[in-house]
Amino acid sequence: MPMNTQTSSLTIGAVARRAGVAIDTIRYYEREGLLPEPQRRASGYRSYGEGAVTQLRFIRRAKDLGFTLEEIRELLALSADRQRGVKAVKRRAEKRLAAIEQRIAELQRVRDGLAELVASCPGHGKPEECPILRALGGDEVSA
Amino acid sequence: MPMNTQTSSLTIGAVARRAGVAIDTIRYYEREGLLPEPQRRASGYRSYGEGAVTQLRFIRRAKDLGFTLEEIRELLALSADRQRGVKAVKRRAEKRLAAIEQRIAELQRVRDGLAELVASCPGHGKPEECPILRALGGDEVSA
DNA sequence: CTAGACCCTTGATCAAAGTCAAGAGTCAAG
DNA sequence: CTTGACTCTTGACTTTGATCAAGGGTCTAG
Repeated sequence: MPMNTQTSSLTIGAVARRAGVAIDTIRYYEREGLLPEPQRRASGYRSYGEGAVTQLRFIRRAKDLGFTLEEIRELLALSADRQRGVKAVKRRAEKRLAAIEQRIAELQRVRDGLAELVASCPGHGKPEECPILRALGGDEVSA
Repeated sequence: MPMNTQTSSLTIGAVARRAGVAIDTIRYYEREGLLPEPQRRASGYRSYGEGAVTQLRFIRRAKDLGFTLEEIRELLALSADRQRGVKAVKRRAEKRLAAIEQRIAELQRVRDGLAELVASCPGHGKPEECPILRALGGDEVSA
């Protein structure tokens, strides 16, 4: 039972709505190489499959997490490695994974620091004794 | 034993070197309200204490973690709440903490997804069977 | 007291990541 | 077969987060 590789066929507007991004953004990503050039109809209209929606959602999520488009390009480049074999893909994915894990670790350190401050602050008393304020160096920043 | 509130007295250049940022960046942050206006010498030169270095390092770290300057301003605004009492500071810190935790959770989801892909990829075989490539929708992105 | 290293302000410029506008063609519902 | 919604390209504009340049004071080691 062969699957249909030829999924629906969406206009750029439909893709934009589904993925929750602006039409202009899609064309921008295409120019920047984050999205592959889609097929065109005879009229010149871009014609997308469902995969484009998926990929756009992925980009959006990654962006919200603070990845730059350049970093996202790296993530997506995984599939560009296909020519060089599955092994290359896996190696690259592992590298990206390590980078993400490091980022999580750093964020956790920030969180732990803040959490400790919150925990140790009584929530009342003189500002001079509030550990949160002390930690931010709010007092003697300039001198 | 009273501590000296009046710490050293650094020029903008010294602060920049210590914090690992450019001089222009410091002035920029000052304009944008991320750093308090420092004292001035008679000559007009800015004069900073050690706290400024700390705060700049904090900003730099936060920025590396993907926080925007606006978000960092929020973090720093904690100390602006001092007038409104320690309780307000704590409340705000708790809010920030929650936001950071959510971000970590999202990053973890990304990581888990990627980790699972890496784990399930045999590292050889046909590209069509590589789960990493499949997940990126590399095939039928456009159609 | 002067050269070289610093600092000042103002205003221009830059790169990233879009966003908008103009002018023209396309599509689909009535 | 027309009208309104959609799409095309090209190119200008915007915001954020800086960075640079010009023209001019300041500081300090020799």
